[in-house]
Amino acid sequence: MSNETGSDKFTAINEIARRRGFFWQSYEIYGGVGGFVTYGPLGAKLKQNIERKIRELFVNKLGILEIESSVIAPRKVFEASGHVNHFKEPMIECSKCNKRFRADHLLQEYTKISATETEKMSLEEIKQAIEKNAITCPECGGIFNPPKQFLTMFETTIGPYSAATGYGRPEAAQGIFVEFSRLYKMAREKLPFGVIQIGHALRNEISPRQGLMRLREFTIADLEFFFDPEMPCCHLLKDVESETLTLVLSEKRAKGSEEAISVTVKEALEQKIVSSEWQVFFMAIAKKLLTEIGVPPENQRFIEKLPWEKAHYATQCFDQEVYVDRWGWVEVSGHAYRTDYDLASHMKASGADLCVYKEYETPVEQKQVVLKPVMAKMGPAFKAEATKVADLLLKASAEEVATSLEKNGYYMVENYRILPNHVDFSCQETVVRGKRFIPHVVEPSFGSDRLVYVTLEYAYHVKDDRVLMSFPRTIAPTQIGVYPLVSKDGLVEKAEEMHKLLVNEGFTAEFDETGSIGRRYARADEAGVPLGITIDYDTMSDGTVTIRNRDSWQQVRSPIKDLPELLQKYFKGKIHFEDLGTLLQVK
RNA sequence: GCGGUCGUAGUCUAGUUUGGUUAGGACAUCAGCCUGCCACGCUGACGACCCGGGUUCAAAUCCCGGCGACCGCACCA
Repeated sequence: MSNETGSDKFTAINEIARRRGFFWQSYEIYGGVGGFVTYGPLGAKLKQNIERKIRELFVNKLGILEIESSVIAPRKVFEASGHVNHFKEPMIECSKCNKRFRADHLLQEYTKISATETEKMSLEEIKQAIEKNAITCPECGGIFNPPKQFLTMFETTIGPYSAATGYGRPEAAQGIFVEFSRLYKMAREKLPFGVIQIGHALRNEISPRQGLMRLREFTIADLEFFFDPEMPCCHLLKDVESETLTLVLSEKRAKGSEEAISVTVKEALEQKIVSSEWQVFFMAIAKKLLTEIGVPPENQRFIEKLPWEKAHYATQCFDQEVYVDRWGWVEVSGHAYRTDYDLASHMKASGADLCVYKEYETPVEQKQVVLKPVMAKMGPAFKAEATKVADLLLKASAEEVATSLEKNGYYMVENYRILPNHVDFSCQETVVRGKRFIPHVVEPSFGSDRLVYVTLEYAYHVKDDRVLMSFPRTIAPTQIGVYPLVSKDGLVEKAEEMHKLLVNEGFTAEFDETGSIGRRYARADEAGVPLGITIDYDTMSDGTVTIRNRDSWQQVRSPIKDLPELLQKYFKGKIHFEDLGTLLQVK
C-alpha cells in the first residue's frame, strides 16, 4: 500500500474514472471548480444501481416510504433545525502569519469559557474576549484580525427582489421532518415507520479536495425512522441478531485507542453498547449494504462519535467507516439517535402540532376533581370582575384550590379571595384512551458518492497488467458485452441479433465489434462488464455461444434459447457462473 | 485561506535548466486491411503547451497575476 502521490488507488481510480467515464470534475472547460463532479455514463449507471440497492434493502424490504423534497428551504427551517447556528464557525486569522484558527476553540483553550457559552457569543463578543484575554497567535504570537463567520450552508434569496433568505439543504433529513404530519397520515398513523429521501445536498466546504469523498454538492440518502420511545423494540431484530458488528467505542477512543471489538447485534444490545434497537438494526443493514457493494466485512467498522464530535441533534452516534487506500478509515454512513430533537424544534418554531396520538391497549380510568365556579355567588361578590376571576380560577389546579379552601377557608387567586361557596367541586371520571407524544428518531444516513467511490476502489483489480473493475454483478453498470468473434461471415449480424434479444429482455448490454476479441474483452473488463457473450462459428451451426467471466476469464458454452432465463437468475445472484453452461478449457 | 510541488492531445509523457524551423513519442479512440478467444500486426485519421498580462525580433520555456490539481496546515455538523 503506497501513500505516494500518483501511485495509489485513489489516483488510479480517478484516472480510470476520467478515461472511462465514471466521473470527472465539473466545469472543466472553465478550469474546473472544486467540490463538484459530473458522473459520466458508466458512473451515473453505477450510482443508480447502488441507490437501487439502498432501496432494495431499506425501502422495499422494510416498507419504508420514499419521498423527494426540494433542495432550497426558507431560513426558518434551518433556524429551527439548528443549522443556522451550528453550520457556521467563527474563524480568526493571524495578521502576521495568516494562520487560521477557530476563534471559539481558542477561547475555550485560553480562557475558562465553555463550548456552550462560546456557541452563543456574537462576533463582537468574541472579538472583545480575544482582546480582553490578550490572546495572540499560538504559532507566531501575532495579533489577530477581527473574527469572521464562515457559514457552510449555501445562502440564497428566494424570489426576485426578495429579502427572504433561503439555504441549500446540508442534509435531506429536514425535508422529511417538516412534512412529518402528512407522512404520518400516509403511514396510516402507526408507529414505527420510516421515510427515506435520496437527493442532493449542499455544503460549502472550505477545502473539498478529496474527489468523490468530499463534495460541495453531493447525494445523500437520509432515512428517518420514527418510533415510540416507550416502545423502542425492533420487531425485525431477529433477522440480524446474530450478525457481527465491528465497533470502536468512544470510551476507548477518549483514551486515544482505536481498538475495535467484535460483537453480535444481540450482544451489543445486551451489553448496552448501542442504546437503541432500531439503531443497531440499521447498522446491521448498513453492513449488509456495504458488503453487497463489494466491501469485505473486515474492512468495515463502526466508530462511536465522541461527545464533541457529535452533531448538534444526536445523542448516540456511530459512523460506519470503510478502509480505503489513501486515507485509511473514512465515513460512509452515519447512524444517529436524534431523539425528538427535530420534531420538537419544528413544533416550537412553526407552532404546528407534530405530536402523535397513541391509544393505550387498555384505557386508563382517571378520577379527577373538577372545579366549577358558582356564578350566582361570584357575580354579587366580584361584580364586574366576576368573569375574569372565574377564568383565572379555571386555570388553577382544582386539587390546589380544594386543599387551600379546606385548610385556610379561602383560596387566593391573584388578589381575589375565593370562598368555599364560590365554587362547586365534582368528581369526574374520565377514561383516558391514549396519550400524545413526539416520536423519537433514529437516522441512518449514507453518502451516495462515497459509496460509489468505495465500490470503485474495492472493484479495482489488476490482473496481468490489465485493470479489471470487479463490480458485484448486481450493481455493474453494464451487464453483458456482445461480441462477434470476427467481423465477417455473418457473425456481426448474428451478434447484433443477440444484442437486441438481450436488450429486449431488459438487460444492459453493449455491442462491440471493433478490434481483436482480446482487446474487446480487455476493454469490457475495465468497464466492469461481468459477462461477455461471443458469437463464433459454432453459433452459426448449433445456436450456442460462449459466455466469459470477467473475473476468472473462464468460459462456458450455452444455447442461446436458454440464455434469458439463466441470465436473469445470474444477475439476481441466484446461480453461479458455472451454472450458465458447460465449462470450456481455456488454453 | 496559507506553505510546498505541479499544470503539454482522452491518458501517460519528451521538450522548460540554456527562449529559435512544422512541440516528439507511447497508449487509447476512429476509418480500412487483417482476424478462429484474452490489449497481435499494417496503413491512415483525429487530437495538446491551464488562462491573462509582461519582457523579447521571437515564449511551452523567463517574469507577474489568476485558475486548477496534489501533499501538508486548518476545517470537515
